[in-house]
Amino acid sequence: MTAIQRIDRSHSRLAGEVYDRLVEALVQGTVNPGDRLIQDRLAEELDVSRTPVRDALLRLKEEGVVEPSGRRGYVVRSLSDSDVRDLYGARDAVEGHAAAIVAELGPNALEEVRAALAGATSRKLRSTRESFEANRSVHRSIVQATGNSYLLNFFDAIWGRAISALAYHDFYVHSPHDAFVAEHEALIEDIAAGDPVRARHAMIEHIAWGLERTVKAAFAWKPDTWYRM
Amino acid sequence: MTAIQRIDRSHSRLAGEVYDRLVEALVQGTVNPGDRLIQDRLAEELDVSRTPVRDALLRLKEEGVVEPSGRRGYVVRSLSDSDVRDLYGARDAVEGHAAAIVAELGPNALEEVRAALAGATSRKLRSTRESFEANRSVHRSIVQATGNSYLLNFFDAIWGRAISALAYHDFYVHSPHDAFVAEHEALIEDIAAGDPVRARHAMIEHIAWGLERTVKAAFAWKPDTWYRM
DNA sequence: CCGAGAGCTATCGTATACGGAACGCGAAAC
DNA sequence: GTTTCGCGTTCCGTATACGATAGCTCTCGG
Repeated sequence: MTAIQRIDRSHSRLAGEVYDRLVEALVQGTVNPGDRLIQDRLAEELDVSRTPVRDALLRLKEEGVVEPSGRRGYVVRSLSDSDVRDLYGARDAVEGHAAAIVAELGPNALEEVRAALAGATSRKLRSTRESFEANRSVHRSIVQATGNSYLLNFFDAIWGRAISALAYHDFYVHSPHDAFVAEHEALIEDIAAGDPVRARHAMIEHIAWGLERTVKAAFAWKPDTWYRM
Repeated sequence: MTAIQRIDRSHSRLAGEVYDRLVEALVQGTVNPGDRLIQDRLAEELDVSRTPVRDALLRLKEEGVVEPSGRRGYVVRSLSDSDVRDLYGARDAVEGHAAAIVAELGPNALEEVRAALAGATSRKLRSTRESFEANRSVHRSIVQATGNSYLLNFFDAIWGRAISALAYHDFYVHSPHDAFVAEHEALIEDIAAGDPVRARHAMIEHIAWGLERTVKAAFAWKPDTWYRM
């Protein structure tokens, strides 16, 4: 847990910098679920005072990534079965509704989404990480197309939370490049048809398929955390 | 802005206490959109140090209730037209999906909801505030019935945000007691039918109706902030 | 009379200091 | 051998101190 990147003091918001470092460490697996995060220790390691560290931890707590553990520091939460189920249920709600709204907005609204898909897949998706980020950016563009900042916030909350526990801890299996493109093009077509009910349904199917194909497969390795639909 | 309640020092989390006081002040209209919140000033007024005040403000910022204004303190955000539209769009997503899920869970899941409705309307709803809280508690119980903690978080985020700006600033017009009960019983019936599509539709209609009936009517007094669908 | 620049003030973010509570461990009692 | 009680350590929340900077004001030159 020593390999956390040092802080760039030139930034104006030290607390934000600490937050970024912690998320990065979560993402790279330098810090894992169950780990204790001690303010003093982190402060020394990052060579800042406890104040910005505290701010960052408070923010992570707000986001549900860590939780206070009595007087023994903050602990990185791990995703339980029910967390995964809830997370995907929340995705259905947010992204399903976004799809329905975008369908009603007409074809122009999908321009950005198509651009996002093109951008995300302009190069081959080689690593799990690239695949995850591409997926996130396409889905995010759909929510963004609604123009609803609350929905976008919720989307980010879900994906920010998921990233720390699912994405880079071997829970995420990426599709072949062509399959990725095809699946998302099909989704976009369903939305483009202009029928909100069909769009929502397509999105929820798409999400369920991803859950089945990636997360569930990953959880199969660890029977005690198997995800049950 | 002087009438903020003093702090009860017996609590262990002073920051949470400060947060509660601020929300209370927002709710009661002691603090209004556009007001500046100065850490030093609040600290002195509440007779605590700046640290817990800072924590509370950071949390409110995270929730989108206040925003930093350069070096001139935090400012309470006001809801623009588009905020209201987004807020209600987010309600559709969260509560509509909750209704669909609950419909699929079968009749037992609605027990708590019926209890919430009965509890909320056991006495006459006289004030705007009582009416608002009753409405919130019924709707919240529906989301709670899904058992999805993320959806519930989102619900609270929406209603916590809304409360500060809509509920008690004359934007909320309450229904007569009997109408309130009848409307919500009808909603529950639609969910109880067990068809997720119908349940979602009923919920979204119910929300739209509330928007029309209460918020829109209120906004009509202030042409410059009129809400456009 | 008005605009630009300097200096001042307000206010924040960060650093440091302090006191107290939870947890763990060891000793004592049963 | 086991359980309970007390003490020390750890770690946090809160208080206070310090330095930086954005925005305001005031002045001076055009």
